[in-house]
Amino acid sequence: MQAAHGHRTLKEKQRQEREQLILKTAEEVFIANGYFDTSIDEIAARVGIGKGTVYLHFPSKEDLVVAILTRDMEVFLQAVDDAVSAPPSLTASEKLKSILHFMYSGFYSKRARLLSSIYHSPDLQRFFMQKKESMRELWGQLATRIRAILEEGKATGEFDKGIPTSVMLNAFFCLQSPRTYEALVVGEQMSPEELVTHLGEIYFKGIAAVK
Amino acid sequence: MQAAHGHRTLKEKQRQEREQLILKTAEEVFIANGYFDTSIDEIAARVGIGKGTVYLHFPSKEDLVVAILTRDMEVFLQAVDDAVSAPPSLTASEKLKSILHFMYSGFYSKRARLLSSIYHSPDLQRFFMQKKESMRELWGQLATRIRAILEEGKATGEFDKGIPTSVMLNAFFCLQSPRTYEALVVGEQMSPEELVTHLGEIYFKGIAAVK
Amino acid sequence: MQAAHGHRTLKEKQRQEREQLILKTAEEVFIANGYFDTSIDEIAARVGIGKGTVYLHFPSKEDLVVAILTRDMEVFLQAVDDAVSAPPSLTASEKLKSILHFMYSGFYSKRARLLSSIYHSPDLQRFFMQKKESMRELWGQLATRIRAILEEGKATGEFDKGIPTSVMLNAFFCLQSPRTYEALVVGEQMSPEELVTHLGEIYFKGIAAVK
Amino acid sequence: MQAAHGHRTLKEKQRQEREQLILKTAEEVFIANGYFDTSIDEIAARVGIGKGTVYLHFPSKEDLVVAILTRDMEVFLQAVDDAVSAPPSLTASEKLKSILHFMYSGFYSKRARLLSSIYHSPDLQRFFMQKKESMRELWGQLATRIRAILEEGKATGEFDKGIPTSVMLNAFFCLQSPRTYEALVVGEQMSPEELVTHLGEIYFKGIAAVK
DNA sequence: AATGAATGAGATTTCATTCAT
DNA sequence: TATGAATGAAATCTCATTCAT
Repeated sequence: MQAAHGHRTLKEKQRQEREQLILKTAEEVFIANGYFDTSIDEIAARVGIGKGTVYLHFPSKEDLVVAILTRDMEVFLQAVDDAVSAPPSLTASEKLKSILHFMYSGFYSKRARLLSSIYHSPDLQRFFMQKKESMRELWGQLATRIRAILEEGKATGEFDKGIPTSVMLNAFFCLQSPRTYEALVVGEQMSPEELVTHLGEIYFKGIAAVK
Repeated sequence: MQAAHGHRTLKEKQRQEREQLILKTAEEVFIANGYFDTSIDEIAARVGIGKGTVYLHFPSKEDLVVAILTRDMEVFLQAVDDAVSAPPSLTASEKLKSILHFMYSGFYSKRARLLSSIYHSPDLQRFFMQKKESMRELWGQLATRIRAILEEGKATGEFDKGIPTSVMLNAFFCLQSPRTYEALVVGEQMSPEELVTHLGEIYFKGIAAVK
Repeated sequence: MQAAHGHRTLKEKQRQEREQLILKTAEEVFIANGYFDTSIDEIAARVGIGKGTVYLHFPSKEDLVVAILTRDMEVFLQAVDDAVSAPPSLTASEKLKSILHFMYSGFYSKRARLLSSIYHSPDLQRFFMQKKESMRELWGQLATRIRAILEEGKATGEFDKGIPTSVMLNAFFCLQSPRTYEALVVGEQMSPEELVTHLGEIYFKGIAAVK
Repeated sequence: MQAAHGHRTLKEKQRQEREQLILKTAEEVFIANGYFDTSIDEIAARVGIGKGTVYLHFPSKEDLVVAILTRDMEVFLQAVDDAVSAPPSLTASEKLKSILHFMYSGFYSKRARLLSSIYHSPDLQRFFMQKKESMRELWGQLATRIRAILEEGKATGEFDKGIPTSVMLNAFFCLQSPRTYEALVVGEQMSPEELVTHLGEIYFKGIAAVK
């Protein structure tokens, strides 16, 4: 019994490990080549498995990307939740800064680039948002949380009440353009910390309440 | 001879008119469906010409998009040049504001969406920037001019010297995300004027020199 | 004008000729290898054209077969109509005999084998009848006509009123089994005329009214 | 030793039981979905065993079908043998009628449909008959026995000597078209007994010697 | 012995591009 | 010059079969 269970657990563990490996590799390839220029064949080859094995884990190319995006989004959502539920002594700015910081240091540089790619690419937006209910939902949750922080900042007098929250929200998401990351961190060797500091400076000064 | 010449001129004129029509139509279709979901067939059908005729003007689908982008970029560049060469009485902020205004009202809403799409889509960036020398050049010129205005603003004490110009530059380009346009102007019915006002408020307050 | 028209006519003629060639070749290959073991690639290769060209004429493999079957069925239906609308001096038996004769001599041996294949193969019945409305309709028309002749024969006292018409109908279709053709004409070198004579003998004696 | 032997016997018995279960289930699935639309996966799932286990019993999908067909054919052959070796007081017609009756009531409705499917489907004929020596042999034996009865009938003056035995034979097999069964028993709710009566009426009147 | 994860050949289908008319 | 029929590379996805556990 125990053995059988242990066996099943081992298999399941291996299965999940492989699934994670596929997700990881696929993400890299998608980021490197873009969605349309990436073939399942290439992903399989890079993982070192057969084409059919990918389909054993993900029923279609679309589903594979959705799985990657969902995973990324959930991690990001968790970071946002952590920020939101931080001790109330944290100001709205500090919460947003911590989100931004999380995005650029570690998470962004490694795994969220595809996420941002999709967000900023009208091509792929059309492709996924319109098809996958689940993705729209997650985006919605994300936006709701950030929006709440922005409203909170307005209420406490930190942020400028004259600027619509939806504009602030969009501007916040724009700070995380993969293009910016590419140009400054990859291209000009700026450290993510420095980048996030400066972007934050612009953004938070920009939305600050006028005294 | 004269007749022949006149004939050739007429033909040439017709040719150019048709080329413009192809560019205009193609731009619309590319914006509506995205690059990968647009077929040459569809463009030709919409223009009302044969598929082969498109190839008579543009050697490939790629080149067609590059031509569209180039045209858009040249128009944009001209607007930037107008701002730059404005009477020196205009401050750097005022110059950038006028560029932003040009972008969103009229130009952006009509023709620059593809341009911005490409700028913000890693998929297409890779596709075009890496392949087409000419496009990199134009981007370079554009960046150089905006950068000059930003430096000028720093010199006159308008802008914060502590923020690297390259960060300011990227943030400026981010203001023009097609996603923002889509979400706020198309989605929430905000007027382009209002949007540009609020975005400008954030950006210019954000990069303003600290007093 | 005339020229243009002539031109279009020529093109159209060539197009139709090619389409017929595809139909003819495809029919042969389908009969030789069966539906599932025939690939579009093979058909194209046999016609001596590219794979895509087949799709230019028929949007899918399924549609290609439906086109073949429809054509065959229409020809067969015409033969049945000719028999039905024959001078009333012809008895019901004579009409059915002429249909049987048409089926086996000429038409059947060349083009109706796929038709009969489908009719007698449960695999393909399921595949096509359930999907293609148009095919069910044609079968229905065919059955209706034969049924009418059978009823007529019963009315005139030629055929046995004790046997349900639907049984007679099914038995009639069974006379045309491709298996029978294969076994006797191809296998045992019996002439189609001889075969049809003997089958008719069995069938018409079998359904004859008892005296 | 004895124990080991008993063990082996038990195992063997279980093995055979499972094999029969696979055959039975596979037959059902093949009849329901057709040969090409049935996957080994589905059969295994329905039996409740792993895919690999099916391959432990049958080296290929093809062999599995051949095993089913062979079993069906052997049962059928036995029925024919019983008819052939019946007391000589039975006329040839009576023997054939009993075969027909056996076919339609009980055997046919339950298990012989795949057999008939194959017989009447050129697709599958090609597939199996040409490949599997064993199947051709069994068909041959079957045909030989029926043929013998037909010849006997001719000799005793029951059947028409003018009709070639091979035509009679084919017509006899045609009586058992799955299409007929489908259309009349399944479709029109005719009882198998009624159907076989009417078909027999046609056939035996049809091949009867002319008086 | 039994399993089912892994495989990869092969099928259908799309569409940018070419070229004869 | 303008056309669109023809092409075929390449992509996604299926499933019979193998084999390590």
